[in-house]
Amino acid sequence: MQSSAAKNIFEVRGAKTKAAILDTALKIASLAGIEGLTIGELAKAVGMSKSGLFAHFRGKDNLQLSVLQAATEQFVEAVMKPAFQEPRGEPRIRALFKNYLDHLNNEEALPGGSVLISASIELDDRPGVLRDFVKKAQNDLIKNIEKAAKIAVDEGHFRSDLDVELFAWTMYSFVLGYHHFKRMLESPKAEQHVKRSFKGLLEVSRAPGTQISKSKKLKRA
Amino acid sequence: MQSSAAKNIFEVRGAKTKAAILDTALKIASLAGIEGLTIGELAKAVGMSKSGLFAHFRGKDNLQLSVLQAATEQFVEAVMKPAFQEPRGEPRIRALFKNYLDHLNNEEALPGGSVLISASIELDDRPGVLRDFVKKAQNDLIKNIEKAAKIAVDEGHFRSDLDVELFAWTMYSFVLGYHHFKRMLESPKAEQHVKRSFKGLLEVSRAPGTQISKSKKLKRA
DNA sequence: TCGCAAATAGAACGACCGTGCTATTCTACC
DNA sequence: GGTAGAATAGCACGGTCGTTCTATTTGCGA
Repeated sequence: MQSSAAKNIFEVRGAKTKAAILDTALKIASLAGIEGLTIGELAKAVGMSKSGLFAHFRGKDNLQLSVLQAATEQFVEAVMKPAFQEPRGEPRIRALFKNYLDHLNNEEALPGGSVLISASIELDDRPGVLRDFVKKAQNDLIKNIEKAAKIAVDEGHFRSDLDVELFAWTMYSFVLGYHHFKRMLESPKAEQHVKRSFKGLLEVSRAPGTQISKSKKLKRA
Repeated sequence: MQSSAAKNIFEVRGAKTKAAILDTALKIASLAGIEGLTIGELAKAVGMSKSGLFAHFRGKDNLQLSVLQAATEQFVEAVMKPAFQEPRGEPRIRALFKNYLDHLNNEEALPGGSVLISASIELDDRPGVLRDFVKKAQNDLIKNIEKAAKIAVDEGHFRSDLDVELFAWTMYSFVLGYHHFKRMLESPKAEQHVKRSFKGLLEVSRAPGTQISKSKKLKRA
């Protein structure tokens, strides 16, 4: 047990700097992309030597993979987990959407936009471990949206004949559109557009005669 | 005049190889991204020396800009021009959408997806001439969609209170969603989703009591 | 046919890339 | 306090990047 404890202490020392490295790496990758992230630049940014930093990972592939894992974890913590603690049905869908937007608006954590979105475009023609990871992460996200939509159907909030796959696809397309319009086109109306579109999506998805107000008043009514 | 003709002949010789270079460069950029395009790789692909190829452009920036210009021109020729030869109103909107999808499905010209879409994500945090160009190209596209939607309103096809900006945003988001789902997620349902969503967008945009059938039968009815 | 200018090639440059090897520093335990 | 082992640094390597300079080849017009 003591040796195990000792080992943990060692691990803590390493893991701490490793976490700091990944934190900086996430921001750089957000700006420069996962392929634009270089070891030299990262080392300079965290104040280490290239070789010292390199030793934490067994190669660049591994560094990139770690960054993608960190980005996914960050996303799950900020968007998925809190949403799935909301009440089942439309409230949860709403939370999912709101958290996603807030996450994309978090300029401190993501100064250059979502690492996962840009990575999925950078990697879409480069087979390998990185691509596989991003693909799985995105698929998981979609599946979770579908799951939440299915629950909303079961709860009677959404139409029983709703195509949950189409719902998830549409919702994700709106998120992509927002990300794109905000970041590249710098359109000030991006947020207004995405919110109105999402509201419309909710309306056409609801079961007839059902409406769950934003302030959730109807829940107790 | 003769000297001018002679000059043109010289220009033709250079322009011919330059066009061949850009053709190959477009395909590479489609796969590797506009930042992933390197002069050495491109030179090897077209069978030239690095320096010989380099001489056609005054620097890498200029090469990249030329590639983006070529991509834009390709897009305008394949999507915009033919669509704006269609009848005003909903038929033109439909053509715009169809041409866009066909363009994205053109694996021969775009083996790795749209250069402009991936470039707009690669460049969204790198100020400069390249970013400015892509931003303008994207803005022009959006404005043209808005213009076409406005015409459809004037023609009485679309609701008079339609928010044409929101329409263009939604339509473009669907295109992004399709591109994303098809390329990264390799979802076989991507095309079905985008077509159904677009159909739904048309339905909520139409003037009450109006329907323009896909086969355009109603146009003469 | 010759000459001139455009087009292309060759070689070299400095910079940065990822990576390995070998010290050196640090730190928790005996 | 000494020591083992983890963490970090220093340095050098081969390779590729964009770029420049200097030949060489090419092809049209006089």
